[in-house]
Amino acid sequence: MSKEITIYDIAISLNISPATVSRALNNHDAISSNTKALINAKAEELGYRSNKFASNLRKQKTNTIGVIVPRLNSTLMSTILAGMEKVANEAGYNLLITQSLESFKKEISNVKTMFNSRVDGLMVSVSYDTEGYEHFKSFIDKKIPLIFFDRTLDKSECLNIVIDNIKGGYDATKHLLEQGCKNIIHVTGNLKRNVYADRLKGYKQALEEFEMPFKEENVFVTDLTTEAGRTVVKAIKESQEIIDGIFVTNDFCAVTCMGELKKLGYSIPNDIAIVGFNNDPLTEIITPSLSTVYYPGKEMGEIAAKSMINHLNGLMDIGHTNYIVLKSELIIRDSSERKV
Amino acid sequence: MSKEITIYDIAISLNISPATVSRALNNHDAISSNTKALINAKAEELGYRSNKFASNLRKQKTNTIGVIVPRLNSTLMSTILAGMEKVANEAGYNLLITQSLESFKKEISNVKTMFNSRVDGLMVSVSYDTEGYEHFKSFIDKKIPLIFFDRTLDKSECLNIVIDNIKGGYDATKHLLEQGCKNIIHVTGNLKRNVYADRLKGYKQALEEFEMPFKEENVFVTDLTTEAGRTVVKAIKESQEIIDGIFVTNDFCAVTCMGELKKLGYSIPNDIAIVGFNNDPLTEIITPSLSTVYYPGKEMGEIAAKSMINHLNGLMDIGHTNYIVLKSELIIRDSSERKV
DNA sequence: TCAGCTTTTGCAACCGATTGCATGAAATAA
DNA sequence: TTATTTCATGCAATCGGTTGCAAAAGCTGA
Repeated sequence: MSKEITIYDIAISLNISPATVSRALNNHDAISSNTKALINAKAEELGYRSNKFASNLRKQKTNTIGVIVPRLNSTLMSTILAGMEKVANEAGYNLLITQSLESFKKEISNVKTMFNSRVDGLMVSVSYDTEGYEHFKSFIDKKIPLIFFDRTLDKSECLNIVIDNIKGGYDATKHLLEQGCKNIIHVTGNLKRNVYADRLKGYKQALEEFEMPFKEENVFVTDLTTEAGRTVVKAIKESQEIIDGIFVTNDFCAVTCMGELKKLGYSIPNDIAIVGFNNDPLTEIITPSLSTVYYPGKEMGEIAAKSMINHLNGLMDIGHTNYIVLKSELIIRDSSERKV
Repeated sequence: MSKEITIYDIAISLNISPATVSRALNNHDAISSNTKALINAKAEELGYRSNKFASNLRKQKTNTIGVIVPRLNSTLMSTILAGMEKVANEAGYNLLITQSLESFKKEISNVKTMFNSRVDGLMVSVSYDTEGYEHFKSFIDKKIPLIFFDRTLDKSECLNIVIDNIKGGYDATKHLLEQGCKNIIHVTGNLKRNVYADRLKGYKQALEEFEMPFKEENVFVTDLTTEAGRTVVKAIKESQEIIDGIFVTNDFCAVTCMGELKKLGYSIPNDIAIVGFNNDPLTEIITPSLSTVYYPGKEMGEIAAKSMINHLNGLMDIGHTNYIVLKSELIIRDSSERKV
């Protein structure tokens, strides 16, 4: 390992003090432009790179933002992350990313890691079975900014960045009702999570508005995997009732259902109309194309990161904002639109 | 912000030296277990957290591994990242992730950032139009371990973790030929990249083995987007020749092609058989299900991270290994299998 | 009791950049 | 020419752990 160049090396070779070098490299006002030019040239010549640890240690700031997501490999999450990374990178911040793999326990450990890594701020989408936000106490106590996105926590006093999930559920269900569906099932995830609970609320609202009965047995709480889709379709087949509409809270699972139904000879959308959620790119390329609720993942990531960075730079105080709600809307495609 | 507890606070409150505290917290041999217990209890009591910067500064090590990927939001990449994160996290390492967004320029800037962040090692899958590896010189000069995965660079003397792309292309094409295809087109990406160039080689090999002519105009170099799929299908429709097989080097694009072809009334696999690449989960849920080449993304991520960490811990020297080739194999599904 | 050895602990320098305060130099005003 | 500002730079302490070396403490056997 060749020797690292420090500001001291530059200082010695120019016969000036390290303090001046430090100031020059940080473009400090008090240094004359001549000296700055001289120092910058020397730094370049010697191949100097600043030591972030020394700097962080002294400044008590890391220029790093932590992110905890349930999983990295979901279309929605990776899209959100892509948005965050873009903004953070442009602002000179780094992202430290971990995944909870939907485990509360792992999430707790991730939060600890983030705390010990002294991230300047933390952005979280909570795991499937997270309970309370006791484990974020260390961040709150130290007033380290904390933002929740997508999956948030009920009584959290932090900034939450979400879409209007109630409206999403309402729009999807209303649309199915307008297409003439009389018996709509809803396939969803763990109702502890706001996203799923709210979409269910919207589903109920729409039913109520159309004076349709809400039936407990029409709600399928699943893990939204391929397997879940199969199970649901089996239940549909074996049901006494005729089911003519499905609102699935996740596109991937919706597509699975659709595939299984087609195999069984159901015609879509005429026998059963389907609406998914998220606007995963795959919804457009399958046949029939899947109606879904657009989810602004990239924007969500960008706004979360932007808010965090503005807060860190003192341009904005996220302490005063509780919710930022992004626009999302129903996209009607072939899987649900019944031609007259 | 409440005051941070340091080892000095612990030292003072126990009336011992900071050196002993430091050693105890690091479970150093030279400290008696009594003292260790005492110190650990006190640390817990005071709510001590170690300051990584001070530690990094002194140890000249960051416990952080950098990762540069073309994009975060692709199924394959996010799967690889998920594998990396899992291994790194378990070994106490953090991941600093950035994306080049397929731009060589951004990749160069990302490499610089990683260098300045003093990551202990760097893992890279290069962008679409990366040329040479001049920009990694800083890492090589400083002997900071560098691993390439998936998309690698030709003359790189670093460890490369790949699948056998030639075999993948060969298997896919051979399978189509065995199904009776007489005129197979190949839809691929930028041939500068090993993954695409090698799959093309495999495609050619298979044709040769079956004594079929290789036609330049049957190779479509695209950006593998939805749009590309549409363009290809348009070309098929307008072609003088009858095309009866397609090997697409990416599942997503393959599915697009399939959808477009179905719209035009082609029967799949009988009129045109299709094989994709990567084994994206969506290949299983569409109809017909898409034949594809399995790509061990999670394993690739895990092995890359494992190799890096073993190297960093001195358990292994990646300097001696040039390639690690992971198993991948053709998965035959409905989009290509013609029943007899 | 004491030499000789092992185990435990402490001293103090160090990692590299930052910054409040002081100082010297140059510019301006008197 | 001298007093007063302004501008540019340097001094030295600081951030919080880590670690080579030395010293102290504890233990063994004679």
